[in-house]
Amino acid sequence: MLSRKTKYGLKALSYLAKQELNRPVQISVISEAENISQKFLESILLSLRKAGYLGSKKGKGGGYYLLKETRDIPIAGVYRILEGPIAMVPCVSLNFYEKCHDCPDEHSCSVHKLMIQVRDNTLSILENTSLQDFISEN
Amino acid sequence: MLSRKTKYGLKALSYLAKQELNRPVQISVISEAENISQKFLESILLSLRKAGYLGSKKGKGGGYYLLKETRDIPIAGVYRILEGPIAMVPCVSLNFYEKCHDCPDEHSCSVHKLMIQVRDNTLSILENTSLQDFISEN
DNA sequence: GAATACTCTAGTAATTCTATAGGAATAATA
DNA sequence: TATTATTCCTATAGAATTACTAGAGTATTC
Repeated sequence: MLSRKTKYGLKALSYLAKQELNRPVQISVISEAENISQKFLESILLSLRKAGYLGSKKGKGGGYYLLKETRDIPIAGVYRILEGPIAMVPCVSLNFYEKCHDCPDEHSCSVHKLMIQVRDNTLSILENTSLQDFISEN
Repeated sequence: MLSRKTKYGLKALSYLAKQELNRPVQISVISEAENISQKFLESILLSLRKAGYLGSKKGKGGGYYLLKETRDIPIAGVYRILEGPIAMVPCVSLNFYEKCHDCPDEHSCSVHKLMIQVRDNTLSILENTSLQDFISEN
C-alpha cells in the first residue's frame, strides 16, 4: 500500500499542475484544499524540491511551483523519491538493489522470478504515466 | 515492498509444491531449507492453513501439505492472506475497500484514477500466475 | 522593519513488522 | 500407558517505520 506521504505528494503535485499560471502556491493553500496536515506537507514538498521537481520562493507571495512541464514528469520518479523502491523485493530493484539476507542464490529463488515480472509491469505504467495524464479528465 | 512474512510464505509454498509426494513436511525442515525462523514460519503456515491453502497433520510424522493442485493456486490469493490488499490505496481495493479519510470525493481524486490502472495491471499478473508457474524452471 | 512564507533539525506518538516464549493438544510408537 | 514428535494457540516484546508536531531560523516583499 502507498504511504500517506506519497499519496499527499502526488495530490500536491497534481494541485500545482492544475494551476493556470505557474505562480507560487503557498503550502497552507494546498494543505487546506487537499486535507493534508500543513507541517507534514511542508516536509514532503521540501523533499520534492530537493529532488528537483519543485521550485520555491520565500517571503510574501512565495510558495511552491513546478519546475518542469507536466508531460516531463513521469510518476515513477516521484514514487521513488517519496515511497522508495518500486520493486517488491530489494533483490529485484533496479535503483535500490540489495541482496536478500535469506537467499544463498538469487537465480534459484522462486520469488525472485515472479517479482521481476511484477516490477516490469508496474514500472511500465509508472514510467509511461506523466503528471499530465494524471490530471487530465477521464 | 513485500513483507518478509509474504516472502517466506511464498517460499514455503513453493517448497511444498516441489515435493514429489504430497506427504506432510515438518516446519523445521522447511525453515532450515529456506533460512526462515522456525517460530515465525509456524505462524505463517498456520494462517495459510486457516485460509484453506494447506492441510496439516499433528504428532509424529506430521507436518504441512498442499490441499490443492499447484495449478489451482493463484498467487493473488496468497498475497491477500499474508500481505493484505493488492491495491495501492484502500479506495481502489476490490477486497478491502475503504474510503480515504482525506478525500471528500473519490471521483475527483487524481490519485484514484492512476491507482486503478496500477491495480488492474498487478492483479492480472498475480491472478494469472499460479504456484505451478512459480516453481517451473525459467 | 514588520509581516509573510519557506527551511531545517529534532522529537514523538502510533502502528506495523518480525519475530519469540511457552505450554496445550494430538498422534505415533514402543 | 509412557514417551516422543509435532502442530496449535495465545500472548508479548523489541525494532523499525510512519505520520506527524514543535519551534527556531532564514529569506523576501512591501
